[in-house]
Amino acid sequence: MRHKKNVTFNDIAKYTHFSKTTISRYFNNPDSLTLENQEIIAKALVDLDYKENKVARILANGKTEFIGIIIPNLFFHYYSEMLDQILATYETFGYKFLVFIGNGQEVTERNYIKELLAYKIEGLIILSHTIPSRELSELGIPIVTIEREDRYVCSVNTDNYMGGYQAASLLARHRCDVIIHINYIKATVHSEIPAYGRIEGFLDCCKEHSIRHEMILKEMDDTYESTSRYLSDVLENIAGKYQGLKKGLFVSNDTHANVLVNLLVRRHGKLPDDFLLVGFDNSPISREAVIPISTVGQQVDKIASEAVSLLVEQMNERKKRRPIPLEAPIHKVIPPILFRRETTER
Amino acid sequence: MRHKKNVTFNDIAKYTHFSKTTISRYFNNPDSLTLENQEIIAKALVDLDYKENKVARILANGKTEFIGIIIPNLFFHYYSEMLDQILATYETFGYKFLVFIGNGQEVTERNYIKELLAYKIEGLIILSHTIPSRELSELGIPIVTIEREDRYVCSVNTDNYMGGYQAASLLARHRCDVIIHINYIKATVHSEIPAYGRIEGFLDCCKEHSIRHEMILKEMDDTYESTSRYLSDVLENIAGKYQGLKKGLFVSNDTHANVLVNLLVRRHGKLPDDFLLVGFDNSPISREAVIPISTVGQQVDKIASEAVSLLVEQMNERKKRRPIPLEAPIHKVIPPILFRRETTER
DNA sequence: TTGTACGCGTTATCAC
DNA sequence: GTGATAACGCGTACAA
Repeated sequence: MRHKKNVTFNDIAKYTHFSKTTISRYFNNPDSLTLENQEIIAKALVDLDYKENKVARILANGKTEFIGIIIPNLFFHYYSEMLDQILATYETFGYKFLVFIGNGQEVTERNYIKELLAYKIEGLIILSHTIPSRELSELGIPIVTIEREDRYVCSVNTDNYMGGYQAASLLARHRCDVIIHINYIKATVHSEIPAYGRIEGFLDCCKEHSIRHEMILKEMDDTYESTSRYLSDVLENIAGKYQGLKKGLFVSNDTHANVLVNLLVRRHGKLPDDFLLVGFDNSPISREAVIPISTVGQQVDKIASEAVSLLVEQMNERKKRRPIPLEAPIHKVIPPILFRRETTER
Repeated sequence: MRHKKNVTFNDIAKYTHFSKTTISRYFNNPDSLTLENQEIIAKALVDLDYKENKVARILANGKTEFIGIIIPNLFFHYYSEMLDQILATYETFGYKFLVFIGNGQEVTERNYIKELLAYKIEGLIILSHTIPSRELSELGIPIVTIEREDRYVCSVNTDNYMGGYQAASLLARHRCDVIIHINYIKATVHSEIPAYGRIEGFLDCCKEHSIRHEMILKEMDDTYESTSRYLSDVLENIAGKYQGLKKGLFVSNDTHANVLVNLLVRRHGKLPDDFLLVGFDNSPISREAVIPISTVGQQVDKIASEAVSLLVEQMNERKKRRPIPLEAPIHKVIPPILFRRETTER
């Protein structure tokens, strides 16, 4: 970068006998040049093999076109699909993305934010749960969160309540005698988190239709093996407790739903008729399971594009001469989609 | 950014009665200041709430600490896990990542590269298959590719040959009468692509040990449903053709292997004893399948860290006063790991 | 329509 | 150990 000095506006200016300003205008406001001169410059760019330098441009006009992202991981399909969809908005808005994987520790995630701010990102999308929204709101840049605590910042979330309600209602329509919601609750999960709505929706549906139901809430650790063992016990209990009854299970994610399907199929060679299942997320496993699993799907593409456009609106507002800041954070809610597959439709 | 003018070295300089130069030194070479003065400046930073501006720093010294990534998608778990591991190297090397999802079209991917170059990335990691390595090599920046055609650039790949060999050999050790490799070949796939090694490894193992074998190669389109239908036919054929024989199937990816397992389990209530299966990738589905699937796993974490450190080496070399460019591209190969699960061990 | 002069916030090169 | 000054490459009043 020091040795091979790049071609600059100055070089082009000399080559074409224009001024730097005119070259700059060629890029930012070409119509202000005569067609003739546009062509002269265009030719010079080719001749000199000019490559634009957006860093210099940033320093001059303050617009990085950077958006920062902090996302917990990419192992969960939900997150990687979301990131995929967010990055795809480059085609629409032209913003570039600086991505960090949050590790759940406040100190390091705060550092990521500091680094992002040092690079003058114009906006920030947060999926990580670590930093409280209160603190995020004080960063002084537009922020949108997705599926996390969002009291003080803008957000886009799935309508989890509707999801829970739909799941319960589907199981009820299939005349289950009892419907059971299996959810994992981490210590940090409480009503502030959008996913909590699934529980409320489930419960409300049960109550409104007077359906016999049970909630099985337990904090699970993250290893697949221990989860499997736990769910095996749960299944044993349910089978014993509700013998002879038609049981509808609403499981808070597809991976766990799949574990249950596998346990049942391995024991009975097929999915027993007295077990219905609904998962959550419409992740690939729900479709690829030995018995394809009914599930409540999040509209990840919509959530992603809503999130970015919500952010872009705020970023544009800030560029105006007299920006009007939001009075209160905007919270967008995207309805889920129910996928009916074999675990309920037989 | 225009309104709220940020605190700069100039402000700090005035506040502390030092020069800009000294402030700069405080950040880049603090030992050259007296401890006393360091503290004075440190205090000023807090008092003025200084936030560093790396954009200005880039313009001045040319070091962006940006690495560009172009990756085909994040729907395949392999890619999202790889991206996760690559991004995680921030902790080790401090490089920031600008990520683009390649859409398979040369024009747009070329545009992504142009954009990345405009932001003065110091290196580029390519997982997308679109742009020929020849063209990449002419970009004038360090490049590392992962699992793609790599003749003219550095790369890190799994030892696909070993993977194919191991899979065949595992099936052979289990005394299969015939082993069958099911692979999907896109029009573009040929011996230039690392994954082709799986086929060679499989074939060599079969030949060396005189094992009866068959290759089923077919270009498949990407929808899960059509793939399932195709694999169902394949299974039918195999079952008929090799009736009474112990059949070992080596499937080129876990998703397809899982389809086969599901078909077999749904038909027979369990995995028949005359069918053994090995998949590829050690993706979650292989562990979460109704019958956990033996598979050849890629060491994604190692590939990712090797890729970044290979890149970092080249980037560091370029920063020297007299950089010695590589004579020939370096190709690193990471051995796979065989996971034995129920589809072979019963 | 085009040009001049300066600013953006930092680092590098000399001096002292 | 510290300071003055010139880059770095582009944008933008303001002037012509």
